[in-house]
Amino acid sequence: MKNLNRVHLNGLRALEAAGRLGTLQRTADELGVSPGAVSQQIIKAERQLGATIFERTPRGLAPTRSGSALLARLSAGFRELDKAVELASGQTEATLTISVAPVFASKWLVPRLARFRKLHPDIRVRIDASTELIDPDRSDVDLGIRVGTGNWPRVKKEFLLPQEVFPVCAPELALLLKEPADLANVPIVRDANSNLSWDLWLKPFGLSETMLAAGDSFTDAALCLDAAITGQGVMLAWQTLAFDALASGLVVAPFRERFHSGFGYFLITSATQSEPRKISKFRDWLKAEIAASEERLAR
Amino acid sequence: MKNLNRVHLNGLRALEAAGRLGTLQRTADELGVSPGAVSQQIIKAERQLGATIFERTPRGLAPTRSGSALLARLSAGFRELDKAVELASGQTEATLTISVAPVFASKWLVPRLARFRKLHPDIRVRIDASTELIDPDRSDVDLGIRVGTGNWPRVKKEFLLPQEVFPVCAPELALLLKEPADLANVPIVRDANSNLSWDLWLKPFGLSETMLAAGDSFTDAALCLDAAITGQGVMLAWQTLAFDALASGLVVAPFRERFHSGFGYFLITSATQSEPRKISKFRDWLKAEIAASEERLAR
DNA sequence: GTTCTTCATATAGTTTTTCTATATCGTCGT
DNA sequence: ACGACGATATAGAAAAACTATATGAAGAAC
Repeated sequence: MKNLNRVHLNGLRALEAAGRLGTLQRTADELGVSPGAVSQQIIKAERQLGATIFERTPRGLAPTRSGSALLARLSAGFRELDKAVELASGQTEATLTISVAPVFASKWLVPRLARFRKLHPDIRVRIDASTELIDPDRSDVDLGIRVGTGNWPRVKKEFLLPQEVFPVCAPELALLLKEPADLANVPIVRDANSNLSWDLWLKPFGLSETMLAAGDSFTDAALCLDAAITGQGVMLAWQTLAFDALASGLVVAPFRERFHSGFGYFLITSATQSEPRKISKFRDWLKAEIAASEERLAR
Repeated sequence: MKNLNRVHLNGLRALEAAGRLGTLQRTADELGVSPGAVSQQIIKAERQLGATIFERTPRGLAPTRSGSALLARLSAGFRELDKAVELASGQTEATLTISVAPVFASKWLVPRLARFRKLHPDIRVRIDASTELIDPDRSDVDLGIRVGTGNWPRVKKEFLLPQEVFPVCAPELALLLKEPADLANVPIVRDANSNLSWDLWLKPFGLSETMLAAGDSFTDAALCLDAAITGQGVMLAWQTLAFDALASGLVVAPFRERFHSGFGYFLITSATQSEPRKISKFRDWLKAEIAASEERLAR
């Protein structure tokens, strides 16, 4: 691209526009400057190119024979750039990029997105499923939903709901569970990567994780849930993970008690950038969905 | 193209180069500025776009997901511009555009151009055949060859040869012409648009145009010559027009006397622009060809 | 033919942008 | 821990671009 170093880009743009529009006045209008400025740009660009691109007629600028070839190519190039800018800025306005953990995305968010889409057809949602904590100031992500203690620097945090844990299992298995101590007699499926402990839920009943039987172990909470659904054991679940499975009866919660895991769901946005409409709309919708979920779960 | 008004072009170029090269240092090298300048350009462009194009990693700049789409388009656009500039300046270096009168072009210049081409294969010649006087500063014409008194403002003029007139006709007709007065007894073909008068040639012999017979008239000197070749009459010709026809024996000059028409051939170039190599090469060749023609004609 | 309008351009001064140079901070590899 | 590399902030300097005005040239209108 070294050829471009010899000619100033604004000059090329002036050439292109003047070739298309024919007079300095119209060119100046399109570029948003005075005609004199355009004249200077064109003259300078012609000098840098070492070629005369326009003949000056009493009615404006007429491309020379060899100038026409240049102008055609310049037009093609600038059209491409224009389209690039249009798409890029149009996209940032209309596309909401959300960073969420894969499990939350697949088990809770994605199944509900269709409703958001219906509510705001002009906003395109792009889900960036990853476990890394992202900085909305240093990526193209508009907002994140993360589980944790809320101890993240340099971002704006908004508490959504406390994570509460409770056992779930297939309905057949639930028949064996009259009281918490019965958990010792059924298989347990575990998420090997989870930082949640059964003690969180057992302690209030005076029980401990050591009494539980061994069982299958998975590297992902979603896989655990699938195992629980097929009756392979009881899992320690939480609201957003289990809600849809509970609602459709694939699993049941044999005990009503839910206990705080110590973590919470937070909405993460930029601490510095002003908030566009698409973000506030999503926040509103998200809170309403959470409230609706919680309400149904509490019944 | 109004989208381009919202983003400064140098910023887009910085984005494109950084996306391709990965670090500020390399980008700065390509653009010929300091890394700090590039950093500012990129940040500014991102703000104008309202989008984050790069994630800053410890190893440089990595395009975001949505940034990649933009960068791909920007690259395409700038490649096009780069090619445009390359071709335009390459062309001006390698293409010599010459403005000449159609008659001179067809009867003298074009038949000799093959030799110039052989001498300088790297220089492409483009002939712009027109009768209008061209200003090399206001068109893409590099040089002109014009007949006149040399009284043209704002251009550099270089005398090539005096225009000298003399009668030519088909060999059969020449048998009837022993002395100038015999011209009264043969048909005369005239160029209706010419500003040359038979008196120019007749006066020195004490003769006058009134004694000449009427004959066919044409709107173009080349057509007159064709008529003379086919024996339709005698025409008042000049060196560059008749040379090739004389050399091949299609016409003859029944009298050796040649008289100055008062006009001359001039090489016209820009008075202000510095002269590129292609022009000086053409001048050298042109003078040599003229000398060779004159020498053969004098024999 | 004269006047008017429509163009482009020259010039000078101002405003704006861009650039450099330096310092700082973060991350990685040794 | 230390050095290397990379991005950014900042302030001052340099360069570029812009405005406003005047000028000249060429058609168009009366």
